[in-house]
Amino acid sequence: MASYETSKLLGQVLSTECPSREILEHLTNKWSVLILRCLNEGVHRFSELKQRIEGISEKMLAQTLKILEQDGFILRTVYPVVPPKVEYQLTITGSQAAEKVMQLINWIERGLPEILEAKPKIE
Amino acid sequence: MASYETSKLLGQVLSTECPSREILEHLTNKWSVLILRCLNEGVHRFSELKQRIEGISEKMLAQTLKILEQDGFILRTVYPVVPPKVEYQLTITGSQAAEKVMQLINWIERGLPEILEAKPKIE
DNA sequence: CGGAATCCAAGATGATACTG
DNA sequence: CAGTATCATCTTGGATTCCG
Repeated sequence: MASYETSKLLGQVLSTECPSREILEHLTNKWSVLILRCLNEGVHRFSELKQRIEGISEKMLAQTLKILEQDGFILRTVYPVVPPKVEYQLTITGSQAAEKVMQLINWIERGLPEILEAKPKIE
Repeated sequence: MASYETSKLLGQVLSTECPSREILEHLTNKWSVLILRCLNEGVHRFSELKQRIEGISEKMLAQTLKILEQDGFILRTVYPVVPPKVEYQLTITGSQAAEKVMQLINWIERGLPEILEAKPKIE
């Protein structure tokens, strides 16, 4: 009954064909989650993000921001001043995504002792 | 006031030193999220996971399962039969983590049309 | 300041073949 | 069946340099 197109959408993230798979990978990307965490607190400049997210390089920051911008999760605002000033903030959908990501992050940060405790000792 | 050790824990995921950073990366890993999604539905065998998660290789499946097992999120049960039978299931903390991940996945799958709609056309 | 471009090392990933 | 081992590849990531 389901057409090929329909089945691709129903396949969801477990299907390589479904667009949701790519969205999920972008959002759960190593640096994306940390960027979403920062922007969830408010507007940030490029240099601010670089400072707050320990260990990120300019290249990966710029690259990841671009992907999230293309996905419509981040709004990039350029101010025509010298020196340049660029601000990043979450869009509506970006806020919704960040909210879900934050729940995972908060669970980890708050439950860290229990999580580390539950780790099997013998590896 | 805060000692070095304390500040590391307070630094949370934004700090490279905090253990939560690694936990977060393991959980938001490309294949981890899909594995968690499957196991959230119940116990699965190795071959079942391989079939359900389209595009995953045996190597990455085995490797990712091992990481999640070492983190205490997955329980691996080996049955001493021929041919071999191995089952994977979530632990308590694994279920909690999967729950958070599922909220993100469900949001993406359900809101996919709106998400794709919100994507900027000019790139 | 906020990148873009380039180069290169390192690690992640995939396909295949093999084993208990 | 459930992996492991090996090799080839492909992406990631970092350092550097340059520019508006």
